[in-house]
Amino acid sequence: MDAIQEQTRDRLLEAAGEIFAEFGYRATTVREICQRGKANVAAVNYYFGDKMALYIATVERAHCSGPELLDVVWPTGWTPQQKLAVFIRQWLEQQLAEDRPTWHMRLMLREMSDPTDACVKLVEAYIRPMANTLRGIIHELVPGDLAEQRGWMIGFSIVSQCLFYKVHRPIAELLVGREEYSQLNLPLLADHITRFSLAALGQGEPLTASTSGVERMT
Amino acid sequence: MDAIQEQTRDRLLEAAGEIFAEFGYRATTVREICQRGKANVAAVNYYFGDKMALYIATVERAHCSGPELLDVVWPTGWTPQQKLAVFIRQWLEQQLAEDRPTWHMRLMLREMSDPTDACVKLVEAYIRPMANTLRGIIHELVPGDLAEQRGWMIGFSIVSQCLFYKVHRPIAELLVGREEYSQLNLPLLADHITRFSLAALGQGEPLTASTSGVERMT
DNA sequence: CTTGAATTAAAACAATTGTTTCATACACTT
DNA sequence: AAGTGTATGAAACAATTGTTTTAATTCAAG
Repeated sequence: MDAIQEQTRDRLLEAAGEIFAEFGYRATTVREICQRGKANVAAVNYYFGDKMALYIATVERAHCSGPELLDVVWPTGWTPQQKLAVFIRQWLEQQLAEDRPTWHMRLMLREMSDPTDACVKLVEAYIRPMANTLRGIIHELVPGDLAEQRGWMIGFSIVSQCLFYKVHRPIAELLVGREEYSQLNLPLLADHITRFSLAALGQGEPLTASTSGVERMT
Repeated sequence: MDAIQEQTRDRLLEAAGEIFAEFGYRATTVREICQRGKANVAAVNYYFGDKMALYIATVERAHCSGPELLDVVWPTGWTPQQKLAVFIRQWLEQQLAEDRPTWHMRLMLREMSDPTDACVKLVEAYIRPMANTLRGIIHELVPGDLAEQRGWMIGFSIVSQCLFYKVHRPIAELLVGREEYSQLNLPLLADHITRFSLAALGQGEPLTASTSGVERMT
């Protein structure tokens, strides 16, 4: 039956995703994947051909179960400020989710800083839609000519802040100290990044206005 | 003489730095290092013991020839706005320098997102001083209580923007398009990040004030 | 029950890895 | 010039890598 063949194929795919996301392509062995996937060493080549094909399949699977930021249709009446707040918060939630299949985002981030052959596909299917969503928000936030001139840089300024807490988490934790870093929870980070970015664009009070905006957001 | 033994040792160290920085620890082979360093395969173990010791030595060498942002003594009379502008620009310059031994920064960044045993040393000797410099600037820019509460996050918001253009350059280039991305040169980026961050902190005009600040800076 | 294709398992494959061994070449001291 | 200790070179080491081969097993259809 298909139920059984698909079973080990899926187990392999899931195991590969976790390990690839954690150690990267070259640092993971097919033996380790097969061990976690409870399959024989030959299973990888049987189902996928070779290791790289398995990796590509893993990346594709990762952005198939993609996030909700891809093609957002915003409720009518929302201000761009609200949209940006939701965008940032959802990005962070997906990035910092501890419990769920967290390896999707990890694998994507790894591909983003150390691209392989799967990179181009990933950009078109996953990243560009998200970029378009963000660019739409930015177009609402700032005058048209500025958005044309600096739209990309403004977008990068926003997402880079989000990416930081996942990509450079080890260093940030070492720098701040473990217990103090643990206080930088998701709502606090989302609030900070949102207000920092809005203030930079002249929308919203600058950070010096010491409203402890966390409670305001949640 | 020492001149000769030190010679191949240094050649090895330099070659290792370049390759480690480009491909990471596990993905680089000692044979490749020795080939570029024009030494025998046994040279690595002869001079350093094993591969990991060579890697550690490489990281230490990287942050020995560290940047000028470590312990800055600012000229008297400088405003914190000026200091931040210089800080950001120097960071970007060191990051995006094409010609010079660019692998120092690359190796550091790699260690920052994929830490190995050398990570702790790197943070204390290299990153923490830079963080302190930035935190000093932030303390001048914003009120004391806010700097205490959100000092780390503000700092992360600033450096994350700088890091982005190095760490995620491949994706950014794919997203923007090669020719358009090439227009994002160093002065433009430095200007944008500086004004974005200053505006976020209520110091300086927000980005919507469409002064094409590039010429103003250079 | 038999047949036959699909899946799994075990073993071996060649290639590459980090590391070690040992012989040679070299430089410097006596 | 002989001897000594260091640096280099070529070869081989054992271990691990991705991949292939071949046999055993499974399981539904005839």
